[in-house]
Amino acid sequence: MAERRVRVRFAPSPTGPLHIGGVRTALYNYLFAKQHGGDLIFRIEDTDSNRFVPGAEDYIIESFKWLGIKFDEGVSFGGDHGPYRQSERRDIYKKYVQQLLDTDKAYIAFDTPEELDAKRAEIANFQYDAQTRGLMRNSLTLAKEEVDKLIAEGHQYVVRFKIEPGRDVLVNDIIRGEVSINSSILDDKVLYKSADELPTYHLANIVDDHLMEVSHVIRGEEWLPSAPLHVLLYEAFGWADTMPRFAHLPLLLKPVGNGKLSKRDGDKLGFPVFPLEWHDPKSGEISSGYREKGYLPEAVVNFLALLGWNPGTEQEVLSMEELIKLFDLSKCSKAGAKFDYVKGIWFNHQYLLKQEDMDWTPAFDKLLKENGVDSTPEKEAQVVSMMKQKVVEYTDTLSGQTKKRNISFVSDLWPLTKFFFVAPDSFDKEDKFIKKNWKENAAADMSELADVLETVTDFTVEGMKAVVDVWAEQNEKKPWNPWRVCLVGAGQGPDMYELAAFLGKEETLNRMRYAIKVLG
RNA sequence: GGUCCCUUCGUCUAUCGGUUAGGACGAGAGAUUUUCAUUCUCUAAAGAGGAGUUCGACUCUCCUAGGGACUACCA
Repeated sequence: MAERRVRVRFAPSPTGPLHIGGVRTALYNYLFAKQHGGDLIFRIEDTDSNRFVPGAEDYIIESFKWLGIKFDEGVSFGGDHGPYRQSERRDIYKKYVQQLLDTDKAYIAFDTPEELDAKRAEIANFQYDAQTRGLMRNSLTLAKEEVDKLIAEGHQYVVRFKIEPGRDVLVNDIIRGEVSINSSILDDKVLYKSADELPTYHLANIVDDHLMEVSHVIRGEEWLPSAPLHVLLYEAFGWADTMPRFAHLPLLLKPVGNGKLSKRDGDKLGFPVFPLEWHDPKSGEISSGYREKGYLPEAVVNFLALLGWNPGTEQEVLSMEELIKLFDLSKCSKAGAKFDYVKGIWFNHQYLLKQEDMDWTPAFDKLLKENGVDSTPEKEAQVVSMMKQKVVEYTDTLSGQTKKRNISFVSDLWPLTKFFFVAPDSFDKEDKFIKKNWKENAAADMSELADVLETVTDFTVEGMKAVVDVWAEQNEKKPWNPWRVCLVGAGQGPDMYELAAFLGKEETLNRMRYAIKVLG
């Protein structure tokens, strides 16, 4: 077959926020398209009018914008294969449904949902197919006049695909190889419903993919069972020679327990399952998002890309450009991948450390505001004014000495840095560090050190060093850990001289005297 | 129940008949460090089970077991 332009699509249903599994599917489509210099299409599959959720479409678009996954055409992106919203393609589908009807590949069925339920209750494992369609009310069993009459009288009907039984249908899948299913186990799927004049997924999908010249269908494994139906549909339309190639991706599974990853697991286990925070318009329920949790889009992309695929090398930190270069559908794994969100945190850590020039000030500023308020209004005012003075300076300090810490999120900074802004006001005597370093003579030593510091006029690292190091050596003191107890209240923080210089003479001495008083 | 897909360390995975079965996350230990952390080093950890095919199987075939998906006038 001649080389076709690569055209792939991501076609979500706007029934809610975009699931992280959907994000990965879209990502793989994007990587594949870009690698081949092809197009990525964004199509909205809103053929179920009952499940429409306002805001979902915008949410999905914004998610991809954040993630850096760019579409070439589709809803909100333009293009000359539109419209890209299925609800706006009614007339197109009608035409093709009629074609199937005219060629005897489909038929009209009048059975109501209630009648179908009754049949299902009556016959075990009932399926609307070659075996049973003769028992039902459809254009195959009813006289033509009767059918016309029912339609004229306004009875609702559906169009069903007439599947010929006893045929092995082959699906050639890039990831799974050849999959064979016998057509006898397929049912006569509903292709179109007169009630809302809209097709169902299967029909709309095939018609759109054909008309939009889609070359590869890359989607989740949940579609594999219906792939034979789709193959049959291409054949029925006479489009078999331009049928897209299929690739069914393995599913994302729950990190613990069994089953595929679902909305619920996320917030239960403490990780988001959505790219962006989602406010459900009906229930008002809020689901957390990667963006709001402090993940960097690059990290999310990298993490997701490696869940079900890897380049076969030992490199794991990969930029979008590298992913595009290396991605290979045939190297995708076949088995579902447990969603190991702990590794996602590690990826964020990696990217956070890589952001040499990233301006952390806004995020950190927000963090301080969130955490700055805890006790009295006086203290609050003090902290706020201190933050204002220090925040810029602190950011510099940050890149110099604190950045290479075990930080996976900007929000991790707070517990690691609060002592820059807030003096310890209580000391946990059971704390391992305090217990070990605040011995009987600590108060006396600190008091002595405070006196020494009092004499320092040049309160800089060098200025203090010149005086304190001499004092420590002459008196055989090792004041650093007790000093740390005074200034930090825990076993953390930068070099003591740097910390003291940052805090300034007054604050340093205040904290020391306070600790001496409280700890004794 | 039926149909299809899948099965290597706890997790993500490499290996496309011949390897001491490799890497990463996580875990543990050690070194470095005035603290915490960083960094570095090291350790434990796997081919579901059973039959074949083959000189040789993690890799191919079959069976069993387990997991997953689908089974709507939803996508």
